[in-house]
Amino acid sequence: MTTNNQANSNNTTTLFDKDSSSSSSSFGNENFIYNSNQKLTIQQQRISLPIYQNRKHILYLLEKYSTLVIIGNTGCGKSTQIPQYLFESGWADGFRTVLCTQPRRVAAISLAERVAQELGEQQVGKTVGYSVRFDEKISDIETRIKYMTDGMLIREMMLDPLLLKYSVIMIDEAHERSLQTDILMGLLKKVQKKRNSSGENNNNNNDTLKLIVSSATLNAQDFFNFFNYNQTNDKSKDTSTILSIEGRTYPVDIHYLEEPTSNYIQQTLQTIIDIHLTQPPGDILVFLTGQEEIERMIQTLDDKFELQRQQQQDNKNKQMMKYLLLPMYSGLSINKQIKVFESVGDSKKIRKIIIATNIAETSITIDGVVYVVDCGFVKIKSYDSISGLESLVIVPTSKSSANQRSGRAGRNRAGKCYRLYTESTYDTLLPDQTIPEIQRSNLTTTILQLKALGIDNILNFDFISQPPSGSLIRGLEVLYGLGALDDNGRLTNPTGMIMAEFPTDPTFSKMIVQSSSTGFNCSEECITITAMLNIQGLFTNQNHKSRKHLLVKEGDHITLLNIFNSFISNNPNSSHWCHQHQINYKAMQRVLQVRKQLLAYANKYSIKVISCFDDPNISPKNCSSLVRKAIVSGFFTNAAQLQPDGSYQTIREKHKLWLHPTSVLCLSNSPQWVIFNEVTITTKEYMKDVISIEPNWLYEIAPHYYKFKK
DNA sequence: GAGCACTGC
Repeated sequence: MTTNNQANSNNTTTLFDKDSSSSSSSFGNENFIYNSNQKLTIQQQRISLPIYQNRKHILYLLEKYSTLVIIGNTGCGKSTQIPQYLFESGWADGFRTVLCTQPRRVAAISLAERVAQELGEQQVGKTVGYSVRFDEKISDIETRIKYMTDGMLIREMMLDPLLLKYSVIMIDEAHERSLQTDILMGLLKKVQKKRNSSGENNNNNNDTLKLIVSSATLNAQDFFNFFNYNQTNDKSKDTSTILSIEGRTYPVDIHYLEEPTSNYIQQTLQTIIDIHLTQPPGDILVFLTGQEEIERMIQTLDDKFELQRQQQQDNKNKQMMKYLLLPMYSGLSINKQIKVFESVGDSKKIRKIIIATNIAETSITIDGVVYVVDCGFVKIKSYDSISGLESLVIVPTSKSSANQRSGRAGRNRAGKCYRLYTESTYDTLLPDQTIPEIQRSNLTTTILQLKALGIDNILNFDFISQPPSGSLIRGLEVLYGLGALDDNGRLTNPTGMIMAEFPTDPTFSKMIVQSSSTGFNCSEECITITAMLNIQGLFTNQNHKSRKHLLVKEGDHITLLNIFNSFISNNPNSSHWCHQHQINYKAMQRVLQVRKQLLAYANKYSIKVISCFDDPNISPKNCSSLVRKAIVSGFFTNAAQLQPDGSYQTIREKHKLWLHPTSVLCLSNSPQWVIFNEVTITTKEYMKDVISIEPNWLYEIAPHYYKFKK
């Protein structure tokens, strides 16, 4: 292995680190957070942060420039301190508010809690507040510093397009380039141009909007360019600038392979064993791409180490250090996730080996890690606008991602990172950045939101990274098919406008809107089905044996409806029934929450909530047909016909698909015609959540989409 | 008979 030394991005203080505090909040356990400064007062801690040296400079640059791009490492304190500096220096005077956006809910909540504490307030929701889905702690009069998810701010713009109550908006974690953050940057650029030009005209500085964009080193220039409106070569007319904040860092030694490997799993296995047998104490964090890889790796390691231990049993001088193998991925139950944060006693005697997905790259931070093993690959979403299908693919990581991973070594002391590829691969083959999400996503929802915000010409919108035109065109076509856009591409009233505000994909919102009308009469059922399909991890066992009496032959949607109704009639406050039927009780609680929100939206837009099952004049069989017809009205693009070989073919694109083995439709004869909720591509292309339909429903309900076939 | 990176409203 070759070695070079690279300064890493960490510092001694984790108390102010957003990532650490977010994990404390999400797991409700403060004890596992390491705080080397806990003897200092809050003021002393604030002053000891690296960013404090830049306080005056930040405030000066924000007076001079409209947009400030800040490069700051994890833990430098930017997310907690900058909003406070702005507050202290008058940016929140005169009923104005300083806003900081986050890509994730837990981060927004825990940052607000931390800053409220730093301001000496007993609770969040006074001077400092937050707003995320399902939860808001804001005082309309008192709140001056606000944390919010990107998605919530986009939503707020539908009510207040110029966001006049905000004087400064800090877009945090912009380097992650999430779909919502990218859209937000495009929208805020528009708002800033509008507010700042009218500010000049009226000579009223209170109307101007200042932006702070938090970035990693590698893409700061992109953000600078995007927000620099200076058309001349005169640098003094720039409207944006970049400031880099030095963090206190520990060095991380980067080790590369000398020869490329053809099997990164095997290489990962060997590297972990080598570290454990030859390196001094310190936890190991390993990055792999998915659940299955992780579970298999843990099994194999356990077997190998056990073998090693038996061989060494007789030799008292050569005994292997103890170890604890821990998986970490989002599908894991919270109880199992917590284990990676728990103390194992003396870290010199027992080594934690954590095998994780990308969740450990951004969403959670584990202290005590000294060694990082980076397999060099990542599983990401990919979108094919021709078939309209999203899938997950394994691709090489980017430089930016590799640096983030290595930065996870030695948060508390110097560390080592083992990259399982060669240095020349890093230099010449890895892209600087992961492709922004907006360029590999289905954009139907995004387009609908932009239309609702008055962006008529989507193709000309100022995206920081232009999405593929195929994705935009496909999205527009689907929205037209759903009746959300008219012949001129304008939002329809009221259908399109309601759909844009519903917190679901347009396919679901269309189904709900349609289901309340005469001839369907099943909006209650459709809202329940939407809530059930929007929650992950519903079943603790994919095998339906324990739920046999709840299955419905028309398909998965109706089965889900049946499960929900049985859950309600068997005391929704007791987990016993769920346990008995191998249903995740916590997931059902989330279903109730989503369902409640959907019912509130239905109420807001005067969508009648009616149930066909409550109507004595409609038989249960006809009821099932009504619900399935309502589903067709939202999901008609996802229609497929049975083929002689047992596969299915989508009707327009002729795409070959298979019934997923977990579908209840696999338990009986395959129906001729089906509608599916989604496709997952693994060993084959599978349809998940599928119902049987009558083909004439397609012509009846979506004639504009299927007219050519008749 | 297969097996779900991570978020968000």
